[in-house]
Amino acid sequence: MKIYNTLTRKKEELVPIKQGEISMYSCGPTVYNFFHVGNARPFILFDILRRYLEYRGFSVKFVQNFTDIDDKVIRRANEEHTTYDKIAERYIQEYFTDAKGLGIREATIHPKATDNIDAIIDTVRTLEQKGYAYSVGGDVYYRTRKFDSYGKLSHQPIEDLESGARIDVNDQKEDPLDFALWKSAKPGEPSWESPWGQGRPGWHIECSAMANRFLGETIDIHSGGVDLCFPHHENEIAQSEAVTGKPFAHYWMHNAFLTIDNQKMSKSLGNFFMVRDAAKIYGYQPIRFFMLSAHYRSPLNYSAESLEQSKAALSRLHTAFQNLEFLQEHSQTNEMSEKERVLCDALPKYRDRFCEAMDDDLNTADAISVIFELVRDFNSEFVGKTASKKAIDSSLQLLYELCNVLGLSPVKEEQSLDSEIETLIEARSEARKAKNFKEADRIRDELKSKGIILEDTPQGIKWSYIK
RNA sequence: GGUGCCAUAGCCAAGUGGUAAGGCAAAGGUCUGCAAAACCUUUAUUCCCCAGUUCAAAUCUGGGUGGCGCCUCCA
Repeated sequence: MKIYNTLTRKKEELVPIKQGEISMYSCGPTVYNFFHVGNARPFILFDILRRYLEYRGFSVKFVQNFTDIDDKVIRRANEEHTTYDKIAERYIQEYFTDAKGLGIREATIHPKATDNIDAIIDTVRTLEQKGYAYSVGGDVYYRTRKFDSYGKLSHQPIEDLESGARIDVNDQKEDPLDFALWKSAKPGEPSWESPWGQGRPGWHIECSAMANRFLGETIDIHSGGVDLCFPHHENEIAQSEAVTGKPFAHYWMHNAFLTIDNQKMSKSLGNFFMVRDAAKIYGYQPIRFFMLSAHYRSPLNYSAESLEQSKAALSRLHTAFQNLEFLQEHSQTNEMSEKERVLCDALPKYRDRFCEAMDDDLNTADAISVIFELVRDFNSEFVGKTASKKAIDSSLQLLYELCNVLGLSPVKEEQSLDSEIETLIEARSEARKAKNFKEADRIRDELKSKGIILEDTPQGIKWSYIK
């Protein structure tokens, strides 16, 4: 499998540190609010990377942190007259609610910064001992210029960064590029004891400390949105590599932004939609599908039209599942026809093409096209015809398999009918038999008003909920 | 100023040297009592523009034009 590595700016063959195993670290949310659709992009993407790697037989250890202490969390707590940990706990739960809806599996470990203060302090202390950090009045800063390869990820010469750096007049930093590792506590702020007095960790250090604690000194893949490339990931590299003297991560993956009106969706611009709210309009699954419809390194524009298109496309997929499942139930024969045999023999080719797409730096858009070709070919072979159980079984199996890699649910809703509805369906069948189509149509309309769609198929009456 | 990305049909979007995937939308047809779903057909002689390399370019090179991002909290 090849993935694009920001570090080298090339697509590279993925070679794990330990054969058959992959360690992944992804920067998770700062938990002071619901997450928005743009935030969802990396969560969904790296969930798919993880699913695909597992599908290909790797054992994946995936760590995604929660930043549960920082200015925004504290500010939110103050606004609501509560404590930072209550805010964090609430939005961690809300994260899981939305993530579950979007089909994002829980990471192997979801560490919180505040549960790892000891590791963070150890890391800062090591940096200080090695001369990479210095403390000033309870704050500790990273001495950026001491790290020779600073800028290697974002490919910025340090001089250019320097000229762009914000210069704070009252700054106690030795250099504008230096960044905070540890912040002394201001009155009323939550704080932890440290060699430098009461304080709390800076943002960048938590990822270095936790990645090291849970995944070791060098990890396979580190990921996040492109905006984290600089300075966050650059700083992580500086911290981690200064401590261990070893490469921090072999592969760096960055997803492009979600845009809205072709502008970056961001909290600071205020042009964002919460996943929670978007899901109320379109549902969770179409949001996931939408994310997969473009390559992760291309900007993707969020619009009502695009979401509706995704919803419609997904609905085609779901209908295919429903139709096949219905046929599977009603199949009378196990004997494959010649055409079915040809189709079934060709199934591995679809799988190969799917994998080929995914192997090429997670080309989900191409992978989806393989799924839709399958859908078309299955529909054309089976729907409305007499199909053998065996052929449908293997077809459905492949469709489940591929959709599962992408985390697309076949939406097997819990479907059960109450007796009133059953009676109505029965009554309509009677009316049809008697050629009383007026009454049959009336009942069909009545059922429709109750959210049930009836379809007359060669195998009998098929019903489903209105999507 | 430094640095990177993008431009493919009405819309979304793959394809990065060998003759334009897939989805949405639209039109016609098949099936159906009528529907629904499904299937078939049609919808880019052409990939922002101009020049060049090549037997061959949407794909490579050079030059334009337009849009976006990072260099500052941000996925």
